[in-house]
Amino acid sequence: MLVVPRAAPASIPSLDLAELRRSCRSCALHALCLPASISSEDLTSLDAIVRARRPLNRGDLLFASGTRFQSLFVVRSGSFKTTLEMNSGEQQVLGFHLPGEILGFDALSDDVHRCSAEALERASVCDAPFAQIDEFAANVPGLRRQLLRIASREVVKDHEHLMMMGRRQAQERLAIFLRSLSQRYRNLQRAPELLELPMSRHELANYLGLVVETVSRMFTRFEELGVLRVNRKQIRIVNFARLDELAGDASQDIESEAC
Amino acid sequence: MLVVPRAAPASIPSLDLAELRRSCRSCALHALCLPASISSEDLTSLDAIVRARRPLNRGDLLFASGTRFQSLFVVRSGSFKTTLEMNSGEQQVLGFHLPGEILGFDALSDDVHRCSAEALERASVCDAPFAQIDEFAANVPGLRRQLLRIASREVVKDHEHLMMMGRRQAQERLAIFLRSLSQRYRNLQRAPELLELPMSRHELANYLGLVVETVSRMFTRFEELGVLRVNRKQIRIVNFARLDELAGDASQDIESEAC
DNA sequence: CGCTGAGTTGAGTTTGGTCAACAGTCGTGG
DNA sequence: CCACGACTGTTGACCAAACTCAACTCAGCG
Repeated sequence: MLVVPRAAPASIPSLDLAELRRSCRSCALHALCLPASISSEDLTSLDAIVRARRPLNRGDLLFASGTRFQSLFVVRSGSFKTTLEMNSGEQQVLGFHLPGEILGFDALSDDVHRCSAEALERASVCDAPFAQIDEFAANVPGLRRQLLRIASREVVKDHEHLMMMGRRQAQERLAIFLRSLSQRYRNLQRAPELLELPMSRHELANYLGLVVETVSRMFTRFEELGVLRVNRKQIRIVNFARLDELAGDASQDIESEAC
Repeated sequence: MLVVPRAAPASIPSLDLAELRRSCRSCALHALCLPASISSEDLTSLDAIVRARRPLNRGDLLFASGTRFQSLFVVRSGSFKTTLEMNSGEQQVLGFHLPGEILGFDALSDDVHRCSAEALERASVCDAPFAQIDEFAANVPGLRRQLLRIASREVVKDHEHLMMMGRRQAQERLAIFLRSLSQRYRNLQRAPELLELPMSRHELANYLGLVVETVSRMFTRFEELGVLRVNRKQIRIVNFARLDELAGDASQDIESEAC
């Protein structure tokens, strides 16, 4: 299985056009993305459809809630948050998205984006125009199945988020989140004990269904308990076993891949 | 648009085989289900694939978490809950499902059911073997698109659940739930002010991320406020405007279709 | 008719929210 | 380069919403 060969730096200093234009075939995220179950010839055709995009800066919107859906996006580098905005103006953070993850599936229901996606740091994506993907899917059973597989994974991921939000204590929530993020780092071949949180405390608190002060206190407590070393957004997990205990048995049999 | 012609009774007194065998074409839920965007000829072929199932009794499992995925199920009558079980034994209620809704999409990610579905009352479903659906989808663009549409709707529905779980007060949560359920009744051509809750207080509390006592107190409070008339599982909404206020502005532009 | 389980109500406790002060970091511009 | 201001994050004191525990009511059922 092909994955990113080394830890991606937190910020991409120079992402040149040649880098942007490399094909799906050579993309290091290859195995994590859409083409996962597609034959070699088909992959070449898919290459023609999927285009790299100019990088986004921190705070840039990849798409906004309410806008017309046209493409699915694959995160290539950096990270994103997806949020739901309510009439009152408050927003709910739905997830944080790392390289290899696909954004936009919620819009397939009626061709309108139902949430917004915002870059948390300098980031780049691949753009997969859905009309062409769909057309292509007619002839490629593997792609058809893969699209549903990814949509379904989205559902599974949300179910895990719901489980975390349902009657869990603050410290369990944070522990579950950190454990899950660590696992995703592992999947990306990044050091699982060294987390570089791309989101603010406020965004994290919102995702966890807590206020920022509570999250802050939990980080302090975890440090006192000898579970973490915390330096602003750099988190080092020093005791995985203890972190698992703090997360409770609030897990399913299989580790989550996304958050 | 064809939908159920009259309010379905809470319990089905006699569901004979003839009833069970009626085709998708004549199914009153027609417009709500899989075939929604499929041509007349194709619908006939789909009929050959989808089969009605023997009815389930309260407490019966339609499918269990961890078992092999084979079919999608369409609720014909009655209702279901889906739940996630964690290692500790506690469970999280993910949703309640009324006629016309499709169950099993979370299993498309790896062909294993990731949650369990249990009948809340006497209920019946249609069974759509996925292998055949998928094969069929190769030739019918409408079905292919529709499958993704439904999977996506599942995601949107979960996002609404997450929004409700994130930092909302107990009374807001219950109000949001009741309003959404009322809307779903309306979609089914049932009286939107007269709710027959098929779930126990315990199950409802779990879904809302609360304890049963809190839910009970909220029902009492809503009754005192003149918003509801509560008689065990019969709920009558007597003041929709006030219910909307209690739900806060915690809603999106479009009403939820599922829960 | 009593048993069981579901639901309600009350009293007391606790977790996490609110409000406020403070510290540290970053970016801007003199 | 440093000074300033804005912003993010941390900490403390206090408060309240929801949880826990317990008693009690009611409906359904053998």
